[in-house]
Amino acid sequence: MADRVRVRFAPSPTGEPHIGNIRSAIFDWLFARHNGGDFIIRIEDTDQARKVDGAVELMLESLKWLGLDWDEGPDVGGDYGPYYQSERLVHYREAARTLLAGGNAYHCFCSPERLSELRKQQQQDGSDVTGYDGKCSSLSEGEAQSRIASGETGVIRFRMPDEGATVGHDTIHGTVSFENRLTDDFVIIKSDGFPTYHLASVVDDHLMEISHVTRAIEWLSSLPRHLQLYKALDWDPPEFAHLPLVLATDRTKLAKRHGATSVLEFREMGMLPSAMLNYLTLLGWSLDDKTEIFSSEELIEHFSLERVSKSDAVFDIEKLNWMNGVHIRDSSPDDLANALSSYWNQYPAAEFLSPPDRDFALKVIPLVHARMKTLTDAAPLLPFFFQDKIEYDSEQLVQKGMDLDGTRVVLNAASEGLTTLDPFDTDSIENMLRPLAKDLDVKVGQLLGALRIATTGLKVSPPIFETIEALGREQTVKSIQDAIDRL
RNA sequence: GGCGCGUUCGUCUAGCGGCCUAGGACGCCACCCUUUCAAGGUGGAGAUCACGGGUUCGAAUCCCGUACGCGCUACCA
Repeated sequence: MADRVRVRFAPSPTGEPHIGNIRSAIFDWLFARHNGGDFIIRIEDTDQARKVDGAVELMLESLKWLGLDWDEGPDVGGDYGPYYQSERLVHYREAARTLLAGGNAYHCFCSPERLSELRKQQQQDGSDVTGYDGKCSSLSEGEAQSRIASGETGVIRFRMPDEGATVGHDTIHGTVSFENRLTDDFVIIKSDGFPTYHLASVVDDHLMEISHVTRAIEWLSSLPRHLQLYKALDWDPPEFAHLPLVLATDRTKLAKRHGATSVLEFREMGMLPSAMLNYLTLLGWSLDDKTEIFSSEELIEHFSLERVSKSDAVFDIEKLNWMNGVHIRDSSPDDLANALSSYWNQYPAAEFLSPPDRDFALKVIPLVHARMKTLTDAAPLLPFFFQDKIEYDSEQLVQKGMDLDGTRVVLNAASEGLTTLDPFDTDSIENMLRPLAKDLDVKVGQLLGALRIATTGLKVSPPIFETIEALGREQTVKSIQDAIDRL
């Protein structure tokens, strides 16, 4: 087997793509791309009962949004397909036959009732050995076949060694060792003919020539099973890396009740895919003691499994918000305009009559660029662009330390100045207005404050010179005249 | 119960025996900048490195134990 790096992301289609799963996918992808290897998606749908329609599509859409691409998978196919485990049953049966023939597996006809009775008994006894007791272990294959022929159904179990220890290696955790006597003869083929995760993943990882298996930490306890399976099948095991979990603030597993848990929800919240990728990667991985803003190219360049942390991490939306703001500020006006207009198109903002186009986005970016943490933050900063008549209480026009007449004078002067100003851009607006305040003997803040209310209706608005330019001469003067009328 | 994994500021983390009276970041506070708000800049509060024993001239770093958390102990993944 070539030592090409091939990693797989193997979600089971049981619901919405969870942040934790996605983070695993990100690590897989980064590792594959860093090593110039293959990134493969395989759907683990061996549990027919828990299957959810549409889950696969949602999963793929999430990955695509984040900018991950895959070389083989359910939608694109590949040389090692099919990529749905439910379509690979022949391979698992073949492996089971091999195991049966080699005496490494046996048929078991114990009823679920006996099994649960057994469990109960073991619990009562406080025995350290739990799990299946090996009752059917000595059944001969001939006997088993005749029971099957007579209509009995059962499962196939793997014969774990009773003695010694299984020692494995994990890239993140180092050497791990397990006593064999504590692991029971686990089921590899269920009575419905489907394989369990243990068999299916081992068979597929081998057949698909997966070089590195990365998966959540909860699988670490199953490592001895998998290692013994590889051994019995006479296959070389891949390298393993068990990843830490993503937790909620209360240190429990991130769940629906904690708020947003799927990437698509974060897209709706106005997160940039690059920020999401950056943040999720840093949740469990670090380069050094200071670098934390990475582009996806930089992540690929630096990522390594060795630097993944051993302990679970709490998902902190505050830090994500900050990081998203950084990515927004790092975006070019062009890229941001694309992001904003398509965001507004997909998730219409209440402030706008209809989704603004890209030109509008480009025009207002100077006003909002440094003021956003998420894409949702832009629209509330800009409602005045879509109001026929700017909305505000007229007494707000009168700034602190000013009176009605003074305000009128100031507004009139500004209106006149703006009517003839040429060119009508931020610099000349500023160069006209500042001296004007001085001439009128009012504070700059008083003049601009009055103009701010008149043109935007907001006490807190984007910078006023830029705003006036974006609004344009006509609308600005109209709003100021309207303000004078309302005084 | 047994087994496995984990444990550094509230949070994400750096640290792989002396550079640590523990560094960075988010958040928080203050100040500066300033047309409001942001952004930016500067500074501050915040961790007896879970606890207890060792080893060593020297330990956040190595070893042992304890506690706590999580996982496995399914014909779920």
